Amino acid sequence: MASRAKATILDIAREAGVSKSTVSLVLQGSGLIRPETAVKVRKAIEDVGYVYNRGAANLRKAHSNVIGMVINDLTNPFFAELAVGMERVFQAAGVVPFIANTAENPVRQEEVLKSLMEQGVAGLIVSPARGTTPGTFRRIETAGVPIVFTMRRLPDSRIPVIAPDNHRGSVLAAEHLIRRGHRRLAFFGGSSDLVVYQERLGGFLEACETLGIPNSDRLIVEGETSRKGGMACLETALVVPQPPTAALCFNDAVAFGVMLALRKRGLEAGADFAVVGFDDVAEAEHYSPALTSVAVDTAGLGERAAHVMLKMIQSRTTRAENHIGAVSLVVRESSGPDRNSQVGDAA
Amino acid sequence: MASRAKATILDIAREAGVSKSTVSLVLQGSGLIRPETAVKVRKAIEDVGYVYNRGAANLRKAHSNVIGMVINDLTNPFFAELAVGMERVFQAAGVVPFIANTAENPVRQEEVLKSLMEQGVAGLIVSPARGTTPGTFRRIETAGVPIVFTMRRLPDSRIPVIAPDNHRGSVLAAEHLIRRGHRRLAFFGGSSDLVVYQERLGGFLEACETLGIPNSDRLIVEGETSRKGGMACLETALVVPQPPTAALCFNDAVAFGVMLALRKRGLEAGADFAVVGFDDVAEAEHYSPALTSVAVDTAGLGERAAHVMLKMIQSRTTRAENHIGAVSLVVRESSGPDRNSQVGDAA
DNA sequence: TTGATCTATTGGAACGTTCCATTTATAGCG
DNA sequence: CGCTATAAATGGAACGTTCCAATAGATCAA
Repeated sequence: MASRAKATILDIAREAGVSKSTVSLVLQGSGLIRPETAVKVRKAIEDVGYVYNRGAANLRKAHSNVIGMVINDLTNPFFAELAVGMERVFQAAGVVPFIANTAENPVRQEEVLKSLMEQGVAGLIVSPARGTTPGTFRRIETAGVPIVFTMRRLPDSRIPVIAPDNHRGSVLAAEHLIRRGHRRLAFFGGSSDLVVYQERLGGFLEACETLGIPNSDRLIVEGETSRKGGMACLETALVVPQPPTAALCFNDAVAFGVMLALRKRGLEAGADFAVVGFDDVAEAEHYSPALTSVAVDTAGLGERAAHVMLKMIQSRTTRAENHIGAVSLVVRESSGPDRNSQVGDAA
Repeated sequence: MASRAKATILDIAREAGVSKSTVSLVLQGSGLIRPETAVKVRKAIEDVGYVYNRGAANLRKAHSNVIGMVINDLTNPFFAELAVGMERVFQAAGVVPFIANTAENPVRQEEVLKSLMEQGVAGLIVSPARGTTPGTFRRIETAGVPIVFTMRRLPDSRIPVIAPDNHRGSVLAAEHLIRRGHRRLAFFGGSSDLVVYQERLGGFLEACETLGIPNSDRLIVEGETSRKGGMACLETALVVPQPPTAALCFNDAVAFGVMLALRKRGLEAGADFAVVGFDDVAEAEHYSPALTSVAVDTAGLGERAAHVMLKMIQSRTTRAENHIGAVSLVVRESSGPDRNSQVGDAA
């Protein structure tokens, strides 16, 4: 069975007794076709088991209907949530997003981008891998294919970015911890080659400055942005002479790691050590204790990125405004007051 | 800037002073070309910022180099792990996998499949959405495009399946619980319209049968295959007259939900109630308490699926053997002995 | 009737590749 | 030198679509 030579528009034309042009018009839903003819053609399409060849079509058409989503870590549920938001918007616009994973590997990223370009994507939404070389997106830009960065950005680039207000998020989180009486604070996870890291750490430091936490009472531990990284950070932090009593984590994955490490030591997040995450993934709410985290409206960011992309495609431009999404602190159980402090500030 | 008309193979030919055929040969790495010529051509390619048009090429070539991965729930980290295994294999074969999410929605799935087919994929690896209609893959099969199911299968279909030995996994897990002294067992999560569910539940029931757990001491609670679903299952289970003391969960997500619900009630998984998961996602090991789970060698299954797909493409067939992967029980902390039982069986 | 206008349909030339059949250049041999 | 064998490069047709300009058939106004 199977494998009779693929049916084309010409086979349909023959079957339906019309010309290939007519079939093409029907396929595009043109109003120029007499309804009865359209019906006849559509029946023929069914009968021969035709599948549209978009590659051939794109040879003549200006733009394709696929956009590429290039993600640095698909195993982080955050990106899955982001993708869901995008898909909602794209689906409504008749655009199909293809997702490709770079696994935080710049070489793989180059391959994936090349492949997507060859496929003739109409646009690219990218969360660039760590260590992306500045030139990576040059040629894509000059090819006139619109790019939008989400979450992450490149230091020098003029490519539009859709990201949360990282600085403000950290300020909110740090202020919260300080108001709860904590005086020795840590910032856990991430590494300084990420612009996002600098923003999040920057907000943390600013809040410390403003509210009078001296430099000597701040501890900064870089680490992998994963559970494992978070566990390592806590271990590191607890061996210093005057350990912190609270930590703002680079993201929720790190925060979960910190909470696990606490549990392993018989300590409880919230009661013995305050933990605040960043991103507010779905899991944060259901964790135990529930994680206080900076909510970034993940799906909303995804939708926004998709909208910006659609607008860029439509207006044939490769430029667009950045968009910094509002953030808010969701206080849950993991960020209790300092045990030795008098300051109440109950939830 | 940008947007000078896209360079084609002809532009390169002119630039390098050769014919388009020569350029094409170079592009394909043919050995028929004099090395110096190849160098000259490659330089021209760089100079004009050429991007290969795979759509045009596929018009002539038999097969494309993209395969589609259609996943029912991208937010489940299990599938991300599966994808990672596949990507390893495909990358080595010069094949690019595009991932598309169906979010467990059959309609969306149809759209996604259509799009992938139009794009001219060489093959499809699918974890079908719940409620997939039997006819969905008929036309794809008759179009001669190879399909491999992973994890899930359709009741009647002859499409090859790569999946773990669900039955055996459940037997192992249930036997473990019974040997730890548990006598009232539950099976949590999933629903009977999934073939996987029947397999996993079947193994559970068989072990109960074999080891003398009477029907009246088994509790089966269907539910969503998510954390939330797991929480609901536990609530349901604890209100029956003689509640179970242990549960095998449909997957790890459900198990995590059960553990959270236990914690909310002041109970501890492992000590007060035994929990076993299925899939052994990375998180299981790092959870607290660490989750006992049936390991299915996720990445290995992904690799296997990719290999089978490559072989099918190569041999131009739409048929292949099923592959049932070995499973093993990873005993951790969440499955402690029944408190009222004398049976020791320490870890 | 003729010509203009409109509607529905059509043929043919692109689009950017690959691949086959040729052509041209180079070398090898008696 | 002429011949064949080999290596390197080439032109043209084909792939399945879109789009433009053209056509055929109605309808309408004068």
